[in-house]
Amino acid sequence: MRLNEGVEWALHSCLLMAWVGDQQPVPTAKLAAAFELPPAYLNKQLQALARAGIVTSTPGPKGGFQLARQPQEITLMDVLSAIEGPEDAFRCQEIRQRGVGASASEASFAEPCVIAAAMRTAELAWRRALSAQTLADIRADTDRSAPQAAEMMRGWYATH
Amino acid sequence: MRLNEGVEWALHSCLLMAWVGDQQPVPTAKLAAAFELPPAYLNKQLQALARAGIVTSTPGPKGGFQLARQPQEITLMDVLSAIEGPEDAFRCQEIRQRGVGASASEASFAEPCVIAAAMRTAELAWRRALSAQTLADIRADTDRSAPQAAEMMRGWYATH
DNA sequence: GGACGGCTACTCGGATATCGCTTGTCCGAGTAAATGCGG
DNA sequence: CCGCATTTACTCGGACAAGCGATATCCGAGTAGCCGTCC
Repeated sequence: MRLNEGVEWALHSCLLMAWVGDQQPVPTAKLAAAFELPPAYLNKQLQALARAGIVTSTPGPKGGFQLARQPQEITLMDVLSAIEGPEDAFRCQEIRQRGVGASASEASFAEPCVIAAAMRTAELAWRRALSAQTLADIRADTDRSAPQAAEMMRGWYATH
Repeated sequence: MRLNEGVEWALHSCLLMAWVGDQQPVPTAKLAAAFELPPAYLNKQLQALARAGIVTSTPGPKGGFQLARQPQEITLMDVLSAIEGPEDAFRCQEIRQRGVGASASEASFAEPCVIAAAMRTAELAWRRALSAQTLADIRADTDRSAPQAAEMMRGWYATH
């Protein structure tokens, strides 16, 4: 199991947009240059964020992407769901109903698969932890552990 | 992000081995027949469980796999780690140090990446939830929600 | 000088290739049981 | 009838392909600003 690296790209991009502010859209080219990422592929990830309503896109010169909501209204879960899709990591294939179980009555499987339920419990814990953290939290933590980072990024952004 | 389906196979296989008991090894062929799975590929997953020390393998006739520990000593995390590998789902590529950050001093990155830390927090919640559930719990839950399942499986196993 | 029309350059957006990992299969090494033979 | 050597069949184990999704790239559609021209 491995998350798409687009998740990391999207999170850093959102943080950069939060730093720059929502007065102006940030084009894909600048986001890609800021982290040395392939611009076209990063654009693909940002499109996913736009489809999910996390960012808004404006075409044409001076266009780009900007956060659609306030940072405290954007959770890590939102971003992750936008990039990875809404489905669970563990997908029960109901193999209990195959083979030996194929001859059992349909009522035997009225209760959900216990294994799937257990995996879902863990996944809910993961999702809850992700939903509990917002982009504003990330920003605040960064200001605490690396106070110069935001200013450096803003300075670079203004001069390029 | 999607877990290998081998995870589901391995969990059901472990549950079956717990039902049958550790008096006798269960060959891959029977496990595969029980759930209509491709035998050779299932064998590959069981090998991973053996490497992780979750099951022991005995070759030759009457050979197969059996649980290496008591069910209450086998957590879902153990099985998942054996199949999926021990690495985190989110792998920080330190893209903060690329592009704009490349010119920053090395001391700027003494603190771990905040985004990676946030993702790790969520992942730890997931792992904790998985480690809290053992194969014995799964078995007990199944006895509660589908009491006939274990007996049906044992009956089928004895006659095939 | 001001306003309008056309042009240019820059943006997103989706269609299109390439790569790596998951999935799937195969055959060989080893072992325990079964079997046949000799005592 | 009993014990032993041989054969046999069955198991795991790792090496070898195929399929599919993630990764990466390219080109077209659309728009905002700019420039030249006309009034």
